[in-house]
Amino acid sequence: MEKYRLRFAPSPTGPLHIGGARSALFNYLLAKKNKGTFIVRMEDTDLERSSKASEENIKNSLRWLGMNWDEGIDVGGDCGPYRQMERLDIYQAAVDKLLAEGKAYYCFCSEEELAAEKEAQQSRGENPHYSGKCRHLSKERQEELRTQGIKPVIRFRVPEGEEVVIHDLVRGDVTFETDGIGDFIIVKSDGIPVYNFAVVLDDVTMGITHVIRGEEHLSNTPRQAVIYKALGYEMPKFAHISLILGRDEEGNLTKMSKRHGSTSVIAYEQQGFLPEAIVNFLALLGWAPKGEEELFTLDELVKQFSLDRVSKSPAVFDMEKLKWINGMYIRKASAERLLEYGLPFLKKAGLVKRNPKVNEMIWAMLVIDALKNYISCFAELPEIIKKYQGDITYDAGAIEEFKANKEVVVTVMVAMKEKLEGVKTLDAQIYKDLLKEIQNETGIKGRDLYHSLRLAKTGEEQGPDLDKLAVIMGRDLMLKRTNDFLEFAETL
RNA sequence: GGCGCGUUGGAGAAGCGGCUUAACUCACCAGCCUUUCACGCUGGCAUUCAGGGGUUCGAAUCCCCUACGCGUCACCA
Repeated sequence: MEKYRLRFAPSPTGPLHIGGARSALFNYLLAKKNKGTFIVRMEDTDLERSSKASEENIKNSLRWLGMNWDEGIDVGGDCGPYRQMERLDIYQAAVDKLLAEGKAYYCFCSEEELAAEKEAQQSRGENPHYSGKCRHLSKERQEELRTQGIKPVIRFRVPEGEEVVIHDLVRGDVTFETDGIGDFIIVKSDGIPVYNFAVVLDDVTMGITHVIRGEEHLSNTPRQAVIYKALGYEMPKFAHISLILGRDEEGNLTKMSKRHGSTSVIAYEQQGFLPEAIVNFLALLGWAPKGEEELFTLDELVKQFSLDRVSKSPAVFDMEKLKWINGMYIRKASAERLLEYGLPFLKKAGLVKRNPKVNEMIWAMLVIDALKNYISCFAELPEIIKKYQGDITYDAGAIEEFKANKEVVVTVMVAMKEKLEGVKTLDAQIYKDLLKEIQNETGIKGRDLYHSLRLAKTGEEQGPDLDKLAVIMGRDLMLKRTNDFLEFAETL
């Protein structure tokens, strides 16, 4: 059986974004599913935009998501180095070969010339591509131009009149005409190879068997295919996964970008999303599970994943769904983990001190436990807590209910006032006991008791259990609200 | 403009020629559960698959055309 080798090859020009993370995930899943190798390398040939910080960010995000790689950057392996800028000699050898065989040539055209050429072609209604002007420059002429200080680029000589068929694992056979592709640049004037060329050498020398990447690369594939052919290498299997779209304010769907909200993995981390939720959500972007279950851990995804359930049509980034998934994972998480993820948000909001004492930690734990069913990410925590600690307002619906049930509500609240005045502090157990007493003394129970209390104390129809809320609000605020309500009830 | 890809409900999305009177999930609505609500559970929610033609006994599924959307045509990846 063929040994699967897949890779994720980002360029370190910014933080890992959602689309990249999804590509990484699909490669990871297919590799793991087939007991293969998952490799991470860096495509850092764009000197202008590449940065060490970006590389670190990408690696951190991948690790945070749980996608650890078997080979590549930082971890090493037999096919290193794993940064393109450290592999220049590999590319050089291939360039020399192509040059020697006449499959590539130096081009001295200036930017201005090229732009003029392109414009002329467009005005004639032609498909703009390089004319091949420098294809047959003599050695002498080349030398002459060189001495003039012109630094040439190297172009690949694209064979004419050929058909390139890409056997794409998700899209089927896709055919391109080589005549639609101009002689493209494989080495820039500074001597650094360009992506389309370097990627081929990397995939070949690293023994990559499958390439899963975004659809935006589909039209690049024929370029790479002709290079594979010219060099006499076999192509890996390609799978182009659909774009991720976002909906803008007008409701139009376009490629996911900043205007649709956060696009980087770290932004979601900072908003208090759980890594397993992100992974789960990402997997659902363009891939569909077989059964009705949609919640999967990374390991479960490895078992479930298969390319034939990857969709051709674009995936839409549905924030509501992400929130739902995250909420589900928050509800499942252990108290320790909830505290670990939630505490930083409480600290940032000043709800808990920088170096909390034990009782503050307990408070935080209880608060998070009380609210975990009502949040979709941890960033929502402080807001909700402040809402319960702040001023209360009753909406029209609540007031209607009070009027309809005035006697019951007031009876309950009068009893509550007495009970609260009788205690110094409040916790869930004390609150429950108070409630029990009120129930016994007034004979009011069930919805009449619970619902009117909730409505009077929070102004809400639904929400966390009041005994848990007691911890957030505390005895004094509970009492104040009770008094306020009683005063307010007079006006009804 | 050339080339390439796509188009299924309020939303995401299955479906690959008959088993589809179109799964599943989110949202919404109703009921059950819980001494309240949420969670969970049960049920409801597209006679229809962008539009038009064709192939076939039979099409969301195959072919053609039209429309719309998106991607790509860089000394960026």
